[in-house]
Amino acid sequence: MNDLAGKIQDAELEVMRVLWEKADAMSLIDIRKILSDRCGWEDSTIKTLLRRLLDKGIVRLEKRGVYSPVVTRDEYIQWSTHTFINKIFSGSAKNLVATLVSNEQLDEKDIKELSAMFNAGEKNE
Amino acid sequence: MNDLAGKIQDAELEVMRVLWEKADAMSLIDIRKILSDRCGWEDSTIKTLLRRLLDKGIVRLEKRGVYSPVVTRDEYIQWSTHTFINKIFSGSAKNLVATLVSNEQLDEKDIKELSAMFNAGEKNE
DNA sequence: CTTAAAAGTTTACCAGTGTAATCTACTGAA
DNA sequence: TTCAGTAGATTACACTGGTAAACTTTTAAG
Repeated sequence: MNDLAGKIQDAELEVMRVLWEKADAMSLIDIRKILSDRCGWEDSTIKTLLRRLLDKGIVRLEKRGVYSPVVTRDEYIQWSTHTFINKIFSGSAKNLVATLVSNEQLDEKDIKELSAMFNAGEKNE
Repeated sequence: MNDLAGKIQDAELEVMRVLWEKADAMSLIDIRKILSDRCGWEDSTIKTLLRRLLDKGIVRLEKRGVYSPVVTRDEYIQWSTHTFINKIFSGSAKNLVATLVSNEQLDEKDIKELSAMFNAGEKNE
């Protein structure tokens, strides 16, 4: 799924979040329950969104009334991060992080923890 | 410009890139030259995009035929980074960076350099 | 077997976007 | 003063996305 089969739209993403929260396949009933509550959407809206996700191959119909994600949350995160960095930082993840640091979107505590990660990673060099 | 006055669209962003590349205000002539070359757009397309940017308050008409950005590149980068992190990482910049590290979107060299930044920042704690 | 409820399908409608043609208004040069 | 060439404004048109109604098919319960 290189272009994520045409991108997950904002409203569709809301549906995916629900599916991703559950490890298993989910019934329309449960999906509806959560989404009508969380987003105030009508039944038909939810069905439309699921249909679009099916069409894009992002979701699969396990059996009548039961859906499960084809694209995993991790895949999506990775893809969207990649896309974002390309668009805004010309593909340089480093520049992104440097920007975060100078804009203080990472606090002292974050930096400590990340430093630890970095140093851990550095050992196999 | 909290919501960046209704968001800069992809095609519009291409126009902004041109304006941002130059410190000064730019003439339509120069904008057109670059964009028709870079994107293969017709004259009218470029004028439409500039109009939309004007309407959104993202660009200003300095005088007849001369445009300059109202939103700076840095503002845009900051805003879009913020928006992205909210959408995908529930607002946690740290999680973003952690993901970059585990997905190896940062290489050893990047990490070294960033570590240095981090350590430099850590002194005033 | 019949039927109501749930699921799936078709159609709709508006705003926004990518892309552009055309028409109108200025303005500087002759 | 007039006119050609820019610049700006209006209109267009197809496609997508957010939101949903209405219609059709399937299925489980009685």
